[in-house]
Amino acid sequence: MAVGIRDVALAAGVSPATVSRVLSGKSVDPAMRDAVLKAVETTGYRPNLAARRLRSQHTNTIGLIVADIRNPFFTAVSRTIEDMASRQGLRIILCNTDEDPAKEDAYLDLMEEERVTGVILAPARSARRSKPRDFPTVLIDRTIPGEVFDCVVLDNIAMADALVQHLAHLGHRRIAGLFGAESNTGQERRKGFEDAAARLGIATTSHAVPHAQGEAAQMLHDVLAHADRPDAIVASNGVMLMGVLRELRALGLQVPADIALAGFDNIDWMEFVGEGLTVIEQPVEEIGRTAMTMLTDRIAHPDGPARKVVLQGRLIARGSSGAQAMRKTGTQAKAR
Amino acid sequence: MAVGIRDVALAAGVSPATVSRVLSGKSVDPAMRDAVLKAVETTGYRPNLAARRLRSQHTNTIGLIVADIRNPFFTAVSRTIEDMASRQGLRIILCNTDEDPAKEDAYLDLMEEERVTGVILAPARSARRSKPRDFPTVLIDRTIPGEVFDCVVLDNIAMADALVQHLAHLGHRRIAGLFGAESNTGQERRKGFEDAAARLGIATTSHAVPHAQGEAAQMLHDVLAHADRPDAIVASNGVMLMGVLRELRALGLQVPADIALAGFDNIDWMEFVGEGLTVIEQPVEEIGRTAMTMLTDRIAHPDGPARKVVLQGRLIARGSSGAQAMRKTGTQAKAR
DNA sequence: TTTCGCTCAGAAAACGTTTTCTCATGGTAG
DNA sequence: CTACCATGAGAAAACGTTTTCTGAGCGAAA
Repeated sequence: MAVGIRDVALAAGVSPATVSRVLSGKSVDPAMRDAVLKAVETTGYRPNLAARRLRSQHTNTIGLIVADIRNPFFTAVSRTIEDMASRQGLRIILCNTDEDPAKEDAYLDLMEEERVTGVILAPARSARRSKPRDFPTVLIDRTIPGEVFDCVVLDNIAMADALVQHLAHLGHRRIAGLFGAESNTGQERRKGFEDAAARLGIATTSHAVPHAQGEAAQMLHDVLAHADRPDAIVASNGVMLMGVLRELRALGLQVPADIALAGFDNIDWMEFVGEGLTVIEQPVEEIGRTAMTMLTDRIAHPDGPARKVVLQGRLIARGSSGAQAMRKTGTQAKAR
Repeated sequence: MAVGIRDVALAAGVSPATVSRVLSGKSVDPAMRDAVLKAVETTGYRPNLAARRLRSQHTNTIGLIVADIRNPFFTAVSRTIEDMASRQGLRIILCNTDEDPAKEDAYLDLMEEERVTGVILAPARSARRSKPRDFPTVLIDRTIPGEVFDCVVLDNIAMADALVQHLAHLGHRRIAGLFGAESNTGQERRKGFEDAAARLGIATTSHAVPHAQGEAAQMLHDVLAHADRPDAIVASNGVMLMGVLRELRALGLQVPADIALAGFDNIDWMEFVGEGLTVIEQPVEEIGRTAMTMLTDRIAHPDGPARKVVLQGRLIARGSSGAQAMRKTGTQAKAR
C-alpha cells in the first residue's frame, strides 16, 4: 500500500540513492531524472517527512509560541511569520500557552523533541528563569528580564508616555491604567504611564490585572465604583480594552462622553465604538518580519551577540476632540 | 552532544529496549524502571519524535486547515480543537489557506507527507473535486457538494431564514444580502435568505462577494450607491460585517438609524457598534468538539458510513427595536 | 598510451527509535 | 520431579530516508 522511495527506484530502473538525488535537486543524468520524475508521478509517491528529518538531521521547522492566539495582535504577527516561513520552505508549529508558564515549559519541551530549527516566543513568565534550551530563540512582544535573548519589542515606555500626553492635552486629569500583571511588557507600559503622569502632574491609579477573566472583571469593577471615578482609562492591550468597554456598557457609561478610553493595539473594530478609540498601533507586520529575520540570522550565526530591536508604534488619535488635539499639539509618534 | 536512548541505556545499565519500554509505560522490573528514570534525568534525554514516528508508524498528529485564521470564527473553533487534541496527546498542525484552492492542495499534500492521523478541514474550494486523500477527514463549516465526507455544519438555510424573518418583523422591506462566493456555506445562506424573502414578500438583491478585499469593497460600494438603497443589509460572516460597517461609516450612514445591519457570527465587538448588531451566533465550541469527536470516531472505524451533523445557531437580536420585536414574535432558533 | 583525477550511480551504512524475536527464569500443573 | 507456559529482558531487525563509501567510466595531462 505505502509507496516508498524504493518502489519509485524500482519503477524507474534506478537506485534509491538516485531517486533521492533527483528529489533533492542534485545533478543527475537528465534521462534518469525524467524517468524518476515519471515514476514518482505514476506511483503517487509522497516522501515521508519523519524519515527524511531523522536521517538528514534537520527539520526545517520553527516553533511559534504565543501567549494568546485569540488576541488579534498575536494572530496578526503569526500570519506574517507564517507567510515568511512558508516562503522559505519552513514549516511552523503554532502553540498557545494561555499565559501559563507550565504550558509554556511543556511546549518548549515539545520543541526540543521535535528538534526544531528555532523558536519565536512571546513568553508568559515575567521573572521566572527557564532552563536553557538548545535551539535559537527570538522573543517577541516581551522580554525576560534576567536573560539575554534576541528580541523585538515595542518601545513601551515611550508609547505609554505618548498616550498619557495625548489624554492630558485633551484635558483629562484623573486617569486609571490597567496593565497585564504577568507580562514584562505590561509593566513597562505601566512605568511609562506613571512617569509621564508624574511629569505632567496628572493623578493616576494603576493596576496590575491578572490574566484570569473573573479577577480582571472584579478589579475593573472596583476601579469604576471608586468614589471619584477616573475620567479616562488606559488599557494595556486590545483584549483588555474590550473587557473595559463591556464593563462600561454594563454601567451605562458612554465613551467618550462620560469617560475616555484609550490603549494599546489597533484592532479593526476600534474605529467603530463611539467616535473611535485612541490607540497605539503596533507595527505588527514589521514585528513578525523582524523576528523572522533575526531568527534566521541567529541560526546562521549562533554565537553572535544578542540583539534587541525596539520598534516605535503609532498613536492613532480618534474621536473629533481627539483629532482636534492632535492637530493642535502634533503629538505623533514617529514610526520606526 | 546529542543524547539518545542508547546513552540512557548505558547510564542505567540496561538495554535500549528496556528504556523504550519504560518510556512507553510497559511493565518492567521496578528497580530497572527507577534506574532508567534516574538516567533519563541525569542525561537530560529528550526523545526524538522523528525517529519515534518513523519506527512506530503513527504520528499522533492531526492537521487543521482553515480558510482564514484572522476570521474569529475559525480562531475560536481552532482553540476548542486544539484544547481537545492536546488533552488526548495529539499534536495539531494548523494551516491557513486564504481561500486559495492551490494553497489548500499544497497543505493537503503536506498532510500526506507528515503522515497525519487525520485532518479537520474548512475547505476553500466549493465545487472543485480534489483527489482522494488517504487520511480520515472531517469537514467543518462547509461541505464539498459532490463528495461524501464526515462534516459538521451550521443549519445555514434555517439560520438565514430566521435572520430575514427578524428583519421583516422589524419592518424592513428592501434587504441586500452579501454572501461569500467561494464557499458552499455562503451559497446556502444565500438560498435561505432568498427563499425566506420570497415567502415573506420582501424585495431583495443578493450578491456573491469574492474573497479579495478590493473587489468586495467595490461590490459593496455599488450596492449602496444604487438608486433605491436597501434599508437593511445581511452579511454572510463576521469579516464581511466588518467590511460593510467600514463602508457605511465612510458614506456617513448610521447603524441602525439610517440602515440596519445583521449577519452571521457573533464576534465580541458586535455588541458595541450602535445599539449592537443582530447576528446568528454559531456554537463554535460545539462545532470544534463535534468535529474532533467525529474524527476520532472515524479513525477508530474507517469504514463506517459518512455522517453529517447540522447544528443550530442562535439568533441574537440587538438594538432596542430588535429586542422589542423579539419579545413580540418569539423568533428564537432552538439551540442544538 | 598510461595515469591521474573527476563525475556520477549504485551499495551499504546510518539516523534514533520501536518492535519482533529469542532465550532465560521461575512458577504451576500434572 | 518434569513439562509447560508466562513473564520479561536483551539482541537484532526494521521504519524510509539521506549520505558516505566504493568503483566504474572517461577526459585531460604527462
